[in-house]
Amino acid sequence: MRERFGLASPATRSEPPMSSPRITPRAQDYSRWYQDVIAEADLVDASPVRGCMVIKPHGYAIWEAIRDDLDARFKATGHVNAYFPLFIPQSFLSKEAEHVEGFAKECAVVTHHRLKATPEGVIPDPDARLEEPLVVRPTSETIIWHMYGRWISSWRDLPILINQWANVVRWEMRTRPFLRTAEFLWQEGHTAHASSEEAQEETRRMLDVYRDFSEQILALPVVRGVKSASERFAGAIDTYTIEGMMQNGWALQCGTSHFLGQNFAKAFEVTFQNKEGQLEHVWATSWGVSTRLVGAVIMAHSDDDGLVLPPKVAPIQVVIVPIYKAETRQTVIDYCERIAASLRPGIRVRIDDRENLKPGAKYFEWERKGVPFRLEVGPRDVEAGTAMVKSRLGGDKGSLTVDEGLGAVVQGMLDAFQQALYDRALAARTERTVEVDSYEALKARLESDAAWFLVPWADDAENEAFIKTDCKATIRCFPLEGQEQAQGRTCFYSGRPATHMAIFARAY
RNA sequence: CGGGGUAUAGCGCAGCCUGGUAGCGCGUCUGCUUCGGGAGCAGAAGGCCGUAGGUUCGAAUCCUGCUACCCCGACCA
Repeated sequence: MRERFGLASPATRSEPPMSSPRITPRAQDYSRWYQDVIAEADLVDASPVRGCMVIKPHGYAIWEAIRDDLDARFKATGHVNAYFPLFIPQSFLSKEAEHVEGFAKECAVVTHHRLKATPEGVIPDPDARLEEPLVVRPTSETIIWHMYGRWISSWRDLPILINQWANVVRWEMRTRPFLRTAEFLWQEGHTAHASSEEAQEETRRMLDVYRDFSEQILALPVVRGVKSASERFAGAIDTYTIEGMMQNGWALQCGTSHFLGQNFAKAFEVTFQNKEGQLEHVWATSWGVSTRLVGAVIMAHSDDDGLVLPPKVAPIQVVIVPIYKAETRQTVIDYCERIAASLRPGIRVRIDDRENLKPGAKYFEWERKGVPFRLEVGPRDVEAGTAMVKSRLGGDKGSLTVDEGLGAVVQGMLDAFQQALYDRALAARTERTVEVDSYEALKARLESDAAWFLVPWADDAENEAFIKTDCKATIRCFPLEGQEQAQGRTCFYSGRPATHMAIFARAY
């Protein structure tokens, strides 16, 4: 029986490939590869509740690295953290028409506040039904704008630049670890402004924060763009996105930033008195990234031997594996401790001194877990003042001199590793981003090999919907850069004058 | 919600057709020997065979109901 998420150990599957008997090769079955990589790296475990996942320490540490870096970026751009409640009065969800439409189908609802013991086990106590049911937040716009209504009365109260780190629940039909789960962790920024211009500026600013973060920290090149009407956030005027390409050529929405106009201010009657003394509705933005980013990192960089992590989010950047016999053990371990001490605190290093595993087994384990560099240290190294080093990206083992310069050398290697991942991902994306001049050409290419299609497009929701049904490709975005190329061209699908340059792709 | 499948040890599976003491691999535990690329030997622990009923002297095995999960389709950060 395959467990939820298919995370059962694949160790004893038939037809073991040569490289790693535990991980299905990408070329054979990409989706299974993804699940195998996660299982072998020990990132998550199945939950007894369908569609939820337990994030284990090695997986959670990746999220913590993401969170800590982003949090610093939010603070640096003037934002502060706050926390709003998990439960939202049911009536709040119905205040903004499009918002209701977008989320109603996937909300978990709390109806009772007490259990009652019966012979068959506990049941919700019929006498403890809530006056008004509570919705478990699928996102927090409604409760936040309810509160902002109480906090805002004057232009002097603006802007409000609040972010919150929280969990949200969306009762999805189909789930995949990290990429789509019923409950996930994220941050949601919610800002309130005195003018449309200022709010739009904020929307774009945070999109750029995400772009820079993604490229610098996740080593993942992304395209910034605007969503088409059908892919827009429910309740937004404009939804901006950063889209990343995964190794199978599919797109993954990695972050979104919404210009909400005055929609929520009107729904929750949030007004302020401007400098001229007139009453005006407040302008809003919201923006978020989630634990999906962990999935993005996994899919973008890992290989058939398991997880590959950018050093900046790797829970362990360097693992030291001591090699010894009984009589040399203490000497070798002491030497390893000295090396580790010289790398800390700038570098996240761990000594694997478990005695029940041979060095080779440790090598394979840390490779599966995505540690960028491994140092192998045996008696000969102690003698020579050296350490063998092996990169997770492959290549021969090298020898490092253990002296006061070691920290700088290793840091340089980590930086180069980070850059190499980015370069590799960018090259792959460039190679698989193609321009086609007809819908037939798009379909033909999709059947052989997924890619991103940059095409001139005459905006039309019906045509967009047909294409989605017909070949599963959707408009990922209208890229911010290069829109002028649409001028004077005709739509690749309808032949009408193009209104946008669009990127079509299959997406998660 | 429609179609197809599965349910036996922590995990992966065999046993079921042809009813008769529940097995294998991995993992786990103990001990000894190992240790520069996935260790070897010896011993051990661990299962109401998803659940409720039926047939039978006897059910993991045959029959019926239920439940859960997986895959394929309709929704989505």
